[in-house]
Order: sequence, then C-alpha cells, then structure tokens
Amino acid sequence: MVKRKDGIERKALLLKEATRVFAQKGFRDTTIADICRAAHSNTAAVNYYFGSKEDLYAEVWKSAFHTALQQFPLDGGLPPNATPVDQLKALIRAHLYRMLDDGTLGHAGQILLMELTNPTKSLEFIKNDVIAPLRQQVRGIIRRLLGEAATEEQVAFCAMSVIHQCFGFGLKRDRLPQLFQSMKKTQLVEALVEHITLFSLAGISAVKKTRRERTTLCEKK
Amino acid sequence: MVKRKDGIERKALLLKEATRVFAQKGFRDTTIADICRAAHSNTAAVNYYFGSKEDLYAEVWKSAFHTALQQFPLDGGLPPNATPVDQLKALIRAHLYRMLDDGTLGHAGQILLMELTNPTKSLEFIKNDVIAPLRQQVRGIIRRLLGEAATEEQVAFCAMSVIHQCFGFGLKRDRLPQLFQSMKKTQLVEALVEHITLFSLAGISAVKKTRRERTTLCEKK
DNA sequence: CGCCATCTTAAATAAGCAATTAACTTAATC
DNA sequence: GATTAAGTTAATTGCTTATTTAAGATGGCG
Repeated sequence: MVKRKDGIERKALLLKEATRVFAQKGFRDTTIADICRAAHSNTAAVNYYFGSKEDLYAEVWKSAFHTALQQFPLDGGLPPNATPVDQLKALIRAHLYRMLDDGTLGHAGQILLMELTNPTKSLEFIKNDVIAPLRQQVRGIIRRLLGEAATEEQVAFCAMSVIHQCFGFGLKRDRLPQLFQSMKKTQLVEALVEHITLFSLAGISAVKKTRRERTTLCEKK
Repeated sequence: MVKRKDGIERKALLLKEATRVFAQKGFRDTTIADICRAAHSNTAAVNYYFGSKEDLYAEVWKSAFHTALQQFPLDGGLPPNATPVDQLKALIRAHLYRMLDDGTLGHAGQILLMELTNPTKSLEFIKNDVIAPLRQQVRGIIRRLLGEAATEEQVAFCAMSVIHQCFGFGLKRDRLPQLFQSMKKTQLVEALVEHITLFSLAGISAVKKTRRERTTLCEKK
C-alpha cells in the first residue's frame, strides 16, 4: 500500500532509454542487458517493471507515438478552416520532424519504419492506431485539393506519393547530414518541407488535370 | 579433384530458399534451421557450403541484386539517346518491379529496405554497389530534365522525391493488393508507373520554374 | 526506532541458435 | 567393382540471452 517514488523514476528512465535503444537497433537486436546498462539498472529491472521485453516494447511505441502525436497533432495545429494547401504543408512538416528529429520525436518514426519492413507482433496495433487515422487525414486533405471529381484511386495514389516522400527521408535519416553537409539540420528540414510541398502540389495539380476515364480501373462501384 | 554435381544443385537450392526466407523474415529472425528446412537439407548444409550464416547472407544479396539489375538494367534498356522523360518512366517502372515483384526480383527490394532501416554489416557494400550507381543514374536524368540552371540541391531533392515514391510502395508491398482489391497486380503496377511519372514530372517542372536564389542554401562553392 | 512493502541485486535457470564434429553414404573416375 | 573425394547426417558444443529466484537493501510511516 506504501508506494515509493524511486521506483517510478527508474521505470520512467528505463522507458526512455529503451525507446532510444529500440529505435537505434530494433527490437530483436536490443538485449535487455543493453537497456538496463543504459539506464544504470540491473538486468532484472525490465522484467520487474514491465513484465517482459515484449511488454516493454509495447509500452515504448505507445508512449513514443503518443508524444509524437501530441507534439505534432494530425491537424498540424491549424484551425479547421485552414486552406488545404496550408494543411498539406503542416502535415509534411509534422511528418518530417517525426522522421528526422534527433530526440524522442524521431524515435517513433524509426520504430515505425522498422515495423513496416520487419514486423513484430506490434504491427497490427500500429496499423490501427497510427497508420489508419493518418491515412484518413492525408486523404482528406488531398480530396479537398483534387476536388469532388477525382476518383478514390487518384486520392489514394496522391496520398501515397506525399507520405512516401516524407517516409523516404526517414530511411536516409543518418545519411542526410552527410549528403548536405553545408546545411544546419533545421535549415535542411525546412528546405525539405518547402521542396516536398512544392513538388507535391504540382503533382496533385497534374493529377487533377487528367481526364477521369484514364484512372478508373479501381473503384467499380 | 573429383567434382560432383549434386553438390552445386543443393548449393543453388539453398541460396534460392535462403533468399526467400531472408527477404521474408530478415537476417536476424531467420535461423539456419529455417533455411535448411525449406531446402530439405540438414542444418549443417549452410556451414558446409557457405561457411557461415553471414557469408550466406552476403551471397544472397549479391545474387539477388545481380539478377534484379540484370532483368531491369539501370538504363531501363533504353538507347542512350532516349528522351529524359522516357528514361524517367523506365526508371520508375524498373524500381516498382524491383520492389513489388512476387519472385526473386522483389526479394532484393525487401532486403534493401530492411538493410536501410535495420542495417547489418552488409549495408556498406549495398550502399557502394547498389545505391551509389543508382543515385548517379537518377540524378543524371533529373539533371537533364531540370536543365543546367538548376542547383545540385534541386537535383538531389527531386531525385529523392522520385526514388522515395517508388521505395514507399515497397513498404506497403504486402498491403497493396488489399488496398486495391479490384485491380490485378500487373494493372496496379502499371497504373502506379503512370501515376508516379505524371506526379514526378509535374513536380520537377515546378522546381524548374522556381527562382534559383530560393534554394541555394547548400552548395556554396 | 521498527515494521513492511518496495525496490535492487547477483546468481541460477533454461531455451534458442550458430557452428563443429565424426561417423556415414553417395557418386564419379579408374 | 574398388577407391576416394564429395556430400550428408545426427549429435554435440558453446555461446548468447530472456526470465526467474531468493536474498539483501532502502525508504516511508506508524
């Protein structure tokens, strides 16, 4: 009945270090000993506080995505009546920061990419809790940009083109500074936001201009 | 001095099954037993023929990328005097097939994505042998599309936008048929080729139209 | 202080896996 | 068909790692 505060402090530290190590090395390559060493704890600590390595991993991505979404909400912090162009730009910026941030923010993106290429059991949850609402959000914005005349397929394709550009930079996360040595990180990210927004808006406009018949292979209903 | 042919047959079978299993589960999650079971061989076979699990993995990606590049060469099989637009489209198609093919072709893409998010020791080789020449190829085409006035940074950003769109579809490889149930696979891939080409050419044109000063943060020399 | 739940620790346990070994079988060449 | 290198096999070794255990230390509260 008597709770001590040193316990919850250590638990929080373990979660933080676990997030970092998992994001860096992935679930399978991370040992409990790695995490406990980073948190200056005994190897039994993980099992004591979280039950198992798997349970800890689940806690990690839950908290990582929670903070990431809190810091960069799906609507980008914009009022609901913002123009779709502004919404798109905010969305791209949020994604890039989620992917490229050096702190906790970036860890969520790292873990997401690893789950997509190398799934653990957690992928199902991630798909439902993270990817699905995100897809809704992106498609909503694209729909407004393309107009009612566009097919569902056109919306889906454009949404993927935008998102994949952002995700792709997560893949080169570690190599980006090397590729663009002369730029500061924040400069680089903002330049990328500008580029992806410009590139994508042009792409979306081009799709909008195509005749509808060309792309109605899908959506027969 | 006496060579037997049953050995090289088994070795080839092991390589083939190893490629499939590695592409599906990744290096760390694949056990030697998994591979040998798939190839109807004893667990000692991998060490007998390849020396170690790591050496086998190296053989796997070498052969996988070799076949992938043979089937879809960097120039897309086009004559050197082809228009950059045709070259871009051929490149996009080649990438998509490398990412989405169900057979051996697709395995190279799977392994590449896993290496990028979750590197093993092999990543350095992959970067030098696969990624670097590819980047050269893409940037060459983009450069021709953007013209001499464009900055190196603009070329690099556009190249990434194009490539990442293709890579991104590799990330959803398994979920694509589910998202577009009504389309046959080949239909879907060709539709994606059309979409990415259209989208990217529009994006590149838009970048070309921007004033040079806006994007000269990099490349001070 | 003295109780007791909470937390910490070192050591033990057990499971999984890559790699090795040595005995055994097969196929090519004479 | 005898010889021998090549290939195959089951059993074993040794290492890494998640998890458990039980004993010990610590902090809050009466």
